[in-house]
Amino acid sequence: MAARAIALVDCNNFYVSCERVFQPRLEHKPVVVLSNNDGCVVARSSEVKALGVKMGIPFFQIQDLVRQHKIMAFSSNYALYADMSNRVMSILAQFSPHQEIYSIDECFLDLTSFNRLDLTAYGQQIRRRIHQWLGLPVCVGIASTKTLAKLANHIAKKNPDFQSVCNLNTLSPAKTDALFSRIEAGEVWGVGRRIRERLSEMGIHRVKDLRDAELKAIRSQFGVVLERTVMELRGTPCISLEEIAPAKQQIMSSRSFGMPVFALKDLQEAVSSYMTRAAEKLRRQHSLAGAITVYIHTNPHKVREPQYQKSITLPLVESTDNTLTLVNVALIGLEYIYRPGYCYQKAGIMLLNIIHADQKQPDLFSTANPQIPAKSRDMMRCMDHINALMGKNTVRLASAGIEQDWKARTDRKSPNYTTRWEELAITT
DNA sequence: TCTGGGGTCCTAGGACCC
DNA sequence: TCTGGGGTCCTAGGACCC
Repeated sequence: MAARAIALVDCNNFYVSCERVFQPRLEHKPVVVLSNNDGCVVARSSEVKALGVKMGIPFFQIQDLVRQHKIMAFSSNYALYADMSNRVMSILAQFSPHQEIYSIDECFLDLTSFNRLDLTAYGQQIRRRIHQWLGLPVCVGIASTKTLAKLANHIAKKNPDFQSVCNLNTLSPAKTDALFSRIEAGEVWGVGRRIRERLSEMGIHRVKDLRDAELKAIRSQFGVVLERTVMELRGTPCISLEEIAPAKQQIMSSRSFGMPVFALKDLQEAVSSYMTRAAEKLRRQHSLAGAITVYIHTNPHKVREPQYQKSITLPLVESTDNTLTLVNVALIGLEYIYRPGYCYQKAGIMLLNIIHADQKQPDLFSTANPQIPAKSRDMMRCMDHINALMGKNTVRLASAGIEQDWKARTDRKSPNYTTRWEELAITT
């Protein structure tokens, strides 16, 4: 019987590595990439990790380290990362017909049908090709379940002697046990901070402890999810490969502001432009939304300032994907929850009750001209087309504003090397 | 004094992930 | 001065039904 073989390919320090591809001077230097608004550290080079900088730490809290070690910091360049990610994924698709794109920098491949090959060598081939064609470093973990493949990838990253590829299927039980007794249970996919703490109280500290734990106790203490994780650690597949991404059940769009916002007008612009983005995503997956949520809040970290947070959910008479309708409803909701006098830090919207466009229930009592929906559908299609062709926001609603003073800061963003002609990388 | 049993649906909240 | 954004799944509890 052919053993199941699942590979997890994960790019190392993905955002940092993308920056380095186009700025080789960043190689071997401490580099971080920041979250929206340059708020938190979301990607760290190995040099920065070695300095003890934690994932997600507010950037202003590490200013001393930044100066001391000349850490170079970049705003997130999502256009660049998304484009590089697409390239990675299409290269990986050449290595297996069964691919699950798990996140922007991670991908599962089912290699079971290649089992007659030396899969460790195959993993090396994958790694070399991504590096040669794109300049990005990746690690490969191979095992019989997705949870074990994630763990194998972790092992490949942490142990240089594996040379970036770890195939658990070929290791002896003794070797596996030795590795699993060194790794913290919290490293396992599905074990977060809370569960790690509770496991620790039960005397379960390492991956090996978790794998060998009493299944019934895990089920009763933590539920079916962690039980599945333990099964997967034992090599019993419980989580299947999702080759086709299911349509999103909810779509959110929100941003913190780059400056203090007091006026309703600024909030209206922000909500309008967030809703525009969300509606584009909605149409891309051929869905309709049946309800929306709008929320606004002040900065919860500024405890001395008056705080206000409010959200409202509004059902729609008819499910829709029309930007104009969605924006109008969102603005009604916003006006309802807005209170003057507060310093707002963030606004956001959500699309809910999402259904496929084929499942639409028309409004029984609608008296509207049946021609109108068809016309506005054409208009949306036209808008999407122009914006895809000519660049984002070429055509947009006036309610999203022109100046957009509230927009997030991105002072440290690198050029869009791969997606704008004017910003193409030039070598001299 | 004594107060059924079983089922569905919805929502809120908690946990996790990258 | 400065603290991200976008998702999923599961469970418990309440409302409601017969």
